[in-house]
Amino acid sequence: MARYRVGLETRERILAATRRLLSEFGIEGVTLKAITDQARVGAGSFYNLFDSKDDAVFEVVREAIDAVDPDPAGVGSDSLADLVDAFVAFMTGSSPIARIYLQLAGRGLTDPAIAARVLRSHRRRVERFADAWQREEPQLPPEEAERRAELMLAALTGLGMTTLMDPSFDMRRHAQGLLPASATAAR
Amino acid sequence: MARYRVGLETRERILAATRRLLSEFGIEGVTLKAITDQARVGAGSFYNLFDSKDDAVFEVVREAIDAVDPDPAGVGSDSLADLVDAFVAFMTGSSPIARIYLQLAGRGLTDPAIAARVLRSHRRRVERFADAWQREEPQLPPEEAERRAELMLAALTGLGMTTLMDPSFDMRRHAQGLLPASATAAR
DNA sequence: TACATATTGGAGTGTACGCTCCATTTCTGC
DNA sequence: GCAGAAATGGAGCGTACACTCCAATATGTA
Repeated sequence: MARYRVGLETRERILAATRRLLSEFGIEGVTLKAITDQARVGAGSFYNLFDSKDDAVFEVVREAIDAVDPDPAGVGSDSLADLVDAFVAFMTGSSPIARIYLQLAGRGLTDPAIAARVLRSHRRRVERFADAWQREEPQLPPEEAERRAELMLAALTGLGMTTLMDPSFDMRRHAQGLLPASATAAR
Repeated sequence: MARYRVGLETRERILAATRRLLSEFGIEGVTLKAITDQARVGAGSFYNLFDSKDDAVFEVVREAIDAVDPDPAGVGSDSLADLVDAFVAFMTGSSPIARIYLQLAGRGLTDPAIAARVLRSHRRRVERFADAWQREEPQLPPEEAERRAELMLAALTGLGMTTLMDPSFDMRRHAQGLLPASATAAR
């Protein structure tokens, strides 16, 4: 839709505003007026660039889901500790995306379309954690590795929720407790 | 507000409708019209019994938060396995309350008032899990017991989210993996 | 039975929302 | 520099929402 440079810039301003509102006030805090005020743009400009309000929201939401896996193409050379670190950094970092991701998971409880997307990215992540477990303990049966990966991610998600609600919560310390003794010792 | 029998019954019908809508369609699925249609009640009757729509919603929400702890008065004689079982049963049971509880946690990410409530009930639950760990392994330092309790609850919360999004997910089996070998063997 | 008060449904109100329309301005390739 | 297309702001539209108002009716009490 956008063909000229100014249009593309405006598009970015709108997405930035949507990102900010989404993380700070949640899905119901994102109104068209809020977006256009924040982006300093008229409604007409918005609809020149997006088909609907949800169009912009979904774009940000897609970002959020993908961002949990910082290296989707990675063939999987990361260690367990690296993966845990990356997850913790994502949750405790200043990016609004983490908040959006967890809110989204909550929304997935009632919206099947969102649930499907969230689950798909979840599965991918479980795979990567399972691979890392295998590398950590090569004698582990694949099934057991996957079981542990699932538990680890569940715990990280739960810790993430706590840390976003309670800024004084030390997620990194707690997350270290998820690593096997071998990985912890190696740090 | 309700003084006569019929009024109290209507109140219950309204709360049941709110509960159902909340769990099935999420917070944004709860409109006044939806509630009054579902409860087969006019708007006037609703406002005769509740101060606002949110009044009814919060009542249900309070239920949901409390329901995670089935025995709040329990001095803590439950075993770890019992507590895990109770949590799993709560999540996988047919009650809409579990869905509401997790949606609520998601909402807590942007609403400080809700975050405070959720965190408070979370802390209570961590205490109970920590006590159970102490009973399971009496030589455990209290700090370590609390650390493990926190991780366990985080994992249960994460598994709960997955299981609510993916009905084919076997939460019970995964949750068993959280128990120490001693508790598992004793089952 | 008679009275006071609680309960009822639903038409009506004000407001906030997503979105359209369009006259005006800005941009870019030639 | 010009022409044609893109970008812009904001007034205005239709709709859905939470909530009010009130006349009619049901309920409990003495």
